[in-house]
Amino acid sequence: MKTSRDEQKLRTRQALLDGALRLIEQDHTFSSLSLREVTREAGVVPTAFYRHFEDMGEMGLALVDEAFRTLRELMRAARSGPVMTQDVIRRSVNAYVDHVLLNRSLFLFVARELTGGRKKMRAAVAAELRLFVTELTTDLARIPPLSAWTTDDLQMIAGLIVGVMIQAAHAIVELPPDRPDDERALRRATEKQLRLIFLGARLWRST
Amino acid sequence: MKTSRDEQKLRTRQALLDGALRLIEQDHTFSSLSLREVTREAGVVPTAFYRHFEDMGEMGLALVDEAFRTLRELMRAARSGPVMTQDVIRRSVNAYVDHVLLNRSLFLFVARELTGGRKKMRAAVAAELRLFVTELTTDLARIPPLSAWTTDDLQMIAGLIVGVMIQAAHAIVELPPDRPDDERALRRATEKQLRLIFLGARLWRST
DNA sequence: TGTACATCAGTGAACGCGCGTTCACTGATGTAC
DNA sequence: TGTACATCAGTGAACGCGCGTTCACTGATGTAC
Repeated sequence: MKTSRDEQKLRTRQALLDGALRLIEQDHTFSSLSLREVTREAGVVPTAFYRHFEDMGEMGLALVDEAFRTLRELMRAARSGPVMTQDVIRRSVNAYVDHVLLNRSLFLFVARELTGGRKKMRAAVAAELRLFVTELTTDLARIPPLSAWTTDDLQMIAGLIVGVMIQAAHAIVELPPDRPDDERALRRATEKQLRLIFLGARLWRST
Repeated sequence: MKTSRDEQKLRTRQALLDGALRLIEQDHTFSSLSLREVTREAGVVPTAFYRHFEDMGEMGLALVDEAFRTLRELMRAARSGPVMTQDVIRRSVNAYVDHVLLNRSLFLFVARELTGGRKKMRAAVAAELRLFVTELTTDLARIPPLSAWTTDDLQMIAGLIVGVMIQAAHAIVELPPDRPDDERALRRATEKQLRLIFLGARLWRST
């Protein structure tokens, strides 16, 4: 067969990525992870690493890809779903919080690398986020009361919304486990913040 | 005299802190800094470090203290200044951006440790920020239209404002040097985001 | 004021350790005929 | 289908390096009398 060896290779690659994420969940920063720690966690010999990545930097970029791929899937699903209803903000916040909780270690990784990584990693995460703001700007331009705004102002509000999402993601991954009240409070507060932003948008006069 | 030796000790201590900040400005994360790098940069022998800090963790906490001390001074000055005028948001944003630029390395440090540091460091930064949100909540409660709000809602809006400030600080320290246009755009966007939040607050019905 | 002693900030040698990377290797999987 | 050869994912030994920390030290500053 053609795939058996390739499949095995992919499985080892994923074991390395998963090993790194498992270590990140144990209060390690990706940047402070050693190649040897990762291979140890993945159950392979240190030199096997080089069959999959040139160095830890390249592995980090692979993790950035993986993280934003899952996030884009969520957004695509949201966009193709039913049109805006009255509860759109509450539903979106809940879907987002669920998603972050489900992919906790990936968001831990992204949250830390956005500010704490090396220049290359920060740049990769920042680029993905900028793409995200751009997409959101386009989406917002389709909402009737906002369609008359300048691009500048649309980007301003998109940045504000993404900021709330990042802040929420950070709070979610730092949530202590088994504190459902804290989680509920966080969902409510995030929902309120977004509602307040859209209220402000109603009074805004774009110039 | 009583102070000469003590003064020298304080000077060395400050040299260590300054050395660490200088390294942080050269794209190092504090958490990835080695004790030997810091002492080398400060011009002392590695073992001299122990005369001032138990370990790098304790030094990190000292830097957190220093960062928030300067920020509290700024806020105290703002509070004791003239009462709210029409341009209060623009003035506050400008004062804040100036302050962050003036203390660039300290804010670089805080921005990175907030998410990227070890548990103890993140906790220290988070505690300072929570204190900050509390103070801001009190300040906001004094503004007539907001004084009727629930504490919960006041905290929600305070959190939103602090979020914008953190996001702005992150953007400021990442600004490439000698790009006055980018800096001006950032000031304007931050000002607009805050204005939009206060517009939203006008329509908000606290329940 | 002068002397004898105490303090302690900073030194320099030494240690054991985990690191990233190199290299030649092995043996199972895949390919050509 | 069977055989002979090629590929290459993962191995294991070895290396030189910077690390945090220990220890006994030095000599200038500070204190007691």
